[in-house]
Formats: sequence, structure tokens, C-alpha cells
Amino acid sequence: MATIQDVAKLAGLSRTTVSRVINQHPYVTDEKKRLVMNAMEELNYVPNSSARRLRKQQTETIAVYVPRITNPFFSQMVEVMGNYAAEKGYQLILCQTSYSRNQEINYLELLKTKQVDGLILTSIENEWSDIEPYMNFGPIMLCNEYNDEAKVPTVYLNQIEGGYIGTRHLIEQGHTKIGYCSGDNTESRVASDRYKGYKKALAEAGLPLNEKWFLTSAYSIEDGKRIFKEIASMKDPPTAVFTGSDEVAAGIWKEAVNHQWRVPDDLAIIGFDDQPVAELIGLTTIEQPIEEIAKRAMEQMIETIEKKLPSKRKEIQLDFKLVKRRST
Amino acid sequence: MATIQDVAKLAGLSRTTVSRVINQHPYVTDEKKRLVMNAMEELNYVPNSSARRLRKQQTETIAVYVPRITNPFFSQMVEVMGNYAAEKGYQLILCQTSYSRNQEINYLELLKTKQVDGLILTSIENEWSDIEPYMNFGPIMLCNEYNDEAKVPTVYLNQIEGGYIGTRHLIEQGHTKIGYCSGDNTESRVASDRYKGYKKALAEAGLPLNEKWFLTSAYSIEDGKRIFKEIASMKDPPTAVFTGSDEVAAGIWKEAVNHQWRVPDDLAIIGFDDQPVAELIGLTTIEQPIEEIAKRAMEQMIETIEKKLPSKRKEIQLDFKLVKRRST
DNA sequence: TTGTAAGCGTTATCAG
DNA sequence: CTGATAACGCTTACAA
Repeated sequence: MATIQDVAKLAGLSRTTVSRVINQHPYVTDEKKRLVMNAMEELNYVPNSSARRLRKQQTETIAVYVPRITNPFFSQMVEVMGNYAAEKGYQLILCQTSYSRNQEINYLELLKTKQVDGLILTSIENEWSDIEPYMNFGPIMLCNEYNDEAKVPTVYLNQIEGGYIGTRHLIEQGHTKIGYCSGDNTESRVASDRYKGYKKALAEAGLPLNEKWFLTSAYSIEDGKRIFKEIASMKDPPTAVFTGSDEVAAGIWKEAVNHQWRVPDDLAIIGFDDQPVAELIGLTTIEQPIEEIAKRAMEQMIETIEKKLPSKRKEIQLDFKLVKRRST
Repeated sequence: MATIQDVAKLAGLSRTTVSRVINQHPYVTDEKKRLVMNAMEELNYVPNSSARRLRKQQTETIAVYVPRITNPFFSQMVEVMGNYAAEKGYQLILCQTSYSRNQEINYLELLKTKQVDGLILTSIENEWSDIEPYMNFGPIMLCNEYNDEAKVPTVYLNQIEGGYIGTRHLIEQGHTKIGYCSGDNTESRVASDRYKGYKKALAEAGLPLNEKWFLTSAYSIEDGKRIFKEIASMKDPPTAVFTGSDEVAAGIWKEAVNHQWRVPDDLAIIGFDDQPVAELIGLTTIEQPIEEIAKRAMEQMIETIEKKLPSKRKEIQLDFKLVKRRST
């Protein structure tokens, strides 16, 4: 592998001049520039990025944390972020926390060891106080998930609103017995706010909150199937159910149909995210502007890195949209 | 940020000794080791990875190329690869080629500039002769996609078999007019072999090949919908259709139902991949052992890197499975 | 406009 | 078992 030194020698110039050409500095005669260019060409030279990273103390790499890349909500987010980052000359390191606190902490070392210039969290597994210390090593920001204590830029959706409009829709359809499905993450504002929205809609309509209709550990299609069975075995089952993801909703629906229940007559179901599958099966759901939150987050991160902005709270809030289909 | 020098000074030892402790070399007294550990602790020291990369000439990073991360087939592959890589102490850089030749070439520079130790291609957009030169800069391998000219390790499925068993199944169901959907990539052996398998099954059964039933540009749900319309507008439409992905199949089905066609009576549909959506909607499909090809590929790549294996052809072939559901 | 020289933070070599 | 010293390949004051 040719180094900058080799190029310099062949061109009969100094390393400095070569470096200047590479980095498009002014004050290099066209003649010398051509000399350098030719030498680089001849030697098939490419700058070594490790050396450059060490010298410039930056990596042009951004880490994106997601629970699992196979969750379509997150893969869409990563798709947009990856493309936008590439356009701006940055790479993406993908960090899957697998809903694990340890895994999340392990990956945080990337920032500490200067392997990335910054990181974007789309979910949070640990308490913020466990993450905060890492802010000393580089910019961190939130996209989707949010947190009161976090003094970082945050691009998010008001999940109280999300929970509210979904539940409100079910109430408007005449339902009074409305179940609620969610995951188990107790640190998540996304989860807790969505639940708040659900309760708010219920309270407004003077409907009771029934703890038996609160269903947990809901992440996947399989979980949805399990949840349907739980509902079916209840003495006084809900007539409608609010779910935290289209996958869970799809699982419930699938199993309901298997048991000869009619949707929405026997059970109305509302999903969340508006993933492609929702349109396919006709699921009413709540659309999140994924492309936009992803793009806004990546923009913000790159700006933070390039302008070396100090870490501070900055909220960018976007809105949901109800997509009515035949499951309600 | 504390450096190894700071630790050395605080511990009253040399950089070398500190480095030895960090890298778990033998021949360091327990006493000095403790001294070093304490100093590292006190200074909150972490080794700088850029410096290490430069010195060791390796990055512990692997690039994975996919067309789009939102395609569930590829996101599953990346999920498995990412987790396995993390387990082995490697990071993953995600490269989305967006089905673009240029984008693919752009990303190949990563290897050249020594930003990654190796790369795994799950799809190929360019001709192999355009990719081959990059093999001088580090190990490249294939996973899923394959190519005759490529002298690299390849983990793949025999797509002739895939095309064959799907088509054969439709023939066994009594169909004689069988359509075929695929994408447009002319470089892809996955695509051309699958088509060969289709033709082989047809020929074996003495059925004619009708060019009008060859449908192209099929990638997404939307494409599937468009394709259904093409089929519906034919004078002599096929009664069954083989598709290259569950998403396309789902789109065709969705639109068919919208137009009051019955599946499988008016049109039988077979998908490919066995994505979660297939089970959900009851799509007959061909399962690919994604987890296994992904894991085998990553294993192979890490072995290649760590043992500095020379690049050579090595084929690992795995098998398909037909999953019969109600769409056929 | 160009070059010299000093580092960025490690690890490998070699001598002790 | 430990330490001095020389790289790894690049950029950036500073000098000329």
C-alpha cells in the first residue's frame, strides 16, 4: 500500500504539499497539484483512514441504536438515517441492543473509545443516569424515545397524543370495554406516555379502567397470538383493543380469525406505526412520520458534530395521524 | 482524555507495561498489573481505538452490503450478522446500495481506505470484474448472492432448486398456466438461476413457456399490486403465479381480493422467503434458512480475517423448504 | 506557495 | 519480567 510519503517522493514534493492537495487546501500551484495527482494515480494511492482518524480525532462514523433491526419501525428509521448519513459522508454503525441493558451499555463503549463521533438512541433500556456519564465522550441524542432528564437534542412524537387518538377512535366507534397492550420497558417514556393518553381518553369519556384488560410483554406477532388467547379466556373480555405495534395487532387478529372471531364485530383492533403489513391486512393504525423523525435526527447529529455544538436539550416534536381501515 | 502515557506515569511504569496489561500479555508481575489497573481505574482510562487501528492495521469492523435494510429478508440477515459479530468483538457498518451500481462502488472505497477489515455482499449490482479489483485491499465474500467468476467464499442457496420446487408445487396443484415475477437485475445469479428452475419444472411437465406471463420490476407490495392489474388485463391470464418475494406475492393477493378474485381458485400465488407476513396472511412460500446463511457467512468472514486466509473460492450451499399454506 | 518537524495514542522490537 | 525507542500514516503549526 502506497503512503503519502511514497506519493511525495514520486512527485518530488513534501508530504505536506501532498496532504494539501488531498484536502483541497488553497495555495498550491496548479502545476504541483497536477504532479501530485499524477503520482497518486500512478501509485493507486488512497489516504489511510485510521491515520487520519487518529490525527484529526474524528471518525466520520455515527452509531445508531435500535432494539432489533428486524422491527420494521426501526429498520425504516435506519434506512433513512443510513442514506442521509452516506450523502453527508458519514458511515453508520448499527447497534442492536436486543432489549438488553447490558448490551446497550456494552455498545456505549464505542463512544468512549472514540470509534464513533456520536450516537443516536432510538430506544433506551437503562436509566438515564446510567447513560449520562457517556455524554462526556461525545454527542448523544434521542430519536423516537425521550426522557425528561436527558439534556440532549430529542426528535420525538407526543405519545400521549398517540395513545389518546387511538383510544378516542375506539370510543367513537361505540366501545366501552377497551383493552391495552404494551411491552415491559419501565424506563420508556414512549410506553408510559402512550398509556397516559389511553387513560386520558377513557377518563374523558367516563369509562372505567379495568386492570384485567392490561396486557403485557407485547412485541411480536407471536405475542399477539398469545394475547388473543388471554382475551378469549376472560370472563368479561374487552370488545376492542389498543396495541403498541402493528405486529402485535396482526398477531391478535390472526389468532382471532383462527378462533372464528370476527374483526371488528367481536373484537376491534387498532395497531400502531402503519407498517406495510397494516395496509395489507386492513388494520386501522396510527401512523408515525418515521422518515421525517429519522432525517431530522440525523441532520441534527451531523450539525452537532460539525459545529461542535454543546450538548443541550432541544425538542423537535412531530405529529401522528390516524389511519382508519377495516379492523375497527 | 487520559492516554496510556498518563496511566504509565501515575503507575510509575512504562507505556509498554501498561500496554501489556491492556493486551493481556504474559510476563507481567501481578503487583505491577495491579498498579496499572488502579491507575487506569483512577484516570478512567480507555484505549483510543483510532491509535490502535493505525498501529495494528485492523479495524475490527465489517461492512455488510444490502440493497435496502427495510427488506425483511435482508434485515433478518443483518440482525443475525450484527449479533454474531458483536459477540466476537466486531462492529458492523451497514451499507445500503439502494440497488444502485454507483452506490455500491462508492461503498467499496471503505475497504480501500482501510475503514473495515472485510466486507460481505448479500447482493451484487455491478459486474464482478468491477468488484474484483477491490479484493486487493481486503477480504470480500458473498452471502446469498453468488457468481461464477468470484474467487471468494460464498454461502448460498441453490436457487435453481428454489425456482424448481415452487413451480413444481404449482404444477402438482394442477396448474398449467404459470406466471413468473422477478426483479430486473441482470447480474444476479439468484435471479437467473431461480428462473432456470422455473423453466426446468415447466419443461419436465411438458408445459409451454409463455413470455407474456413473465412479469418484471417486482420488488415491493406496490409492484405486486401493479402486477395483479397486468395479469387481470390479459386475454389469457395465468392461473398461478410464482413470485420472487413474499412482499410481491402479498401485493398481488391484496389487489386480487380488491378485484373480487378468489385466491387460490382464480389465481394461486406462491411467495418466496417465508417472511413473518406470509404466515400472517396464509401465503404458500419457500423458506430460506436466513439465520443459518447469515451466521455461516459471518463465521467465515471472521475466520478469514483472523487467520488471514488467502482469498479463494469456497462454496457452502444450504437448502430450501416449501411451506404450504392456503394461497395455493 | 512550500517544507520542516512535531505530534495524534498505540504496539512491536529489541536490549537489558 | 521491564523499558526505551521506533514505527503506523496523516495533518498542522511554524518557518522560510
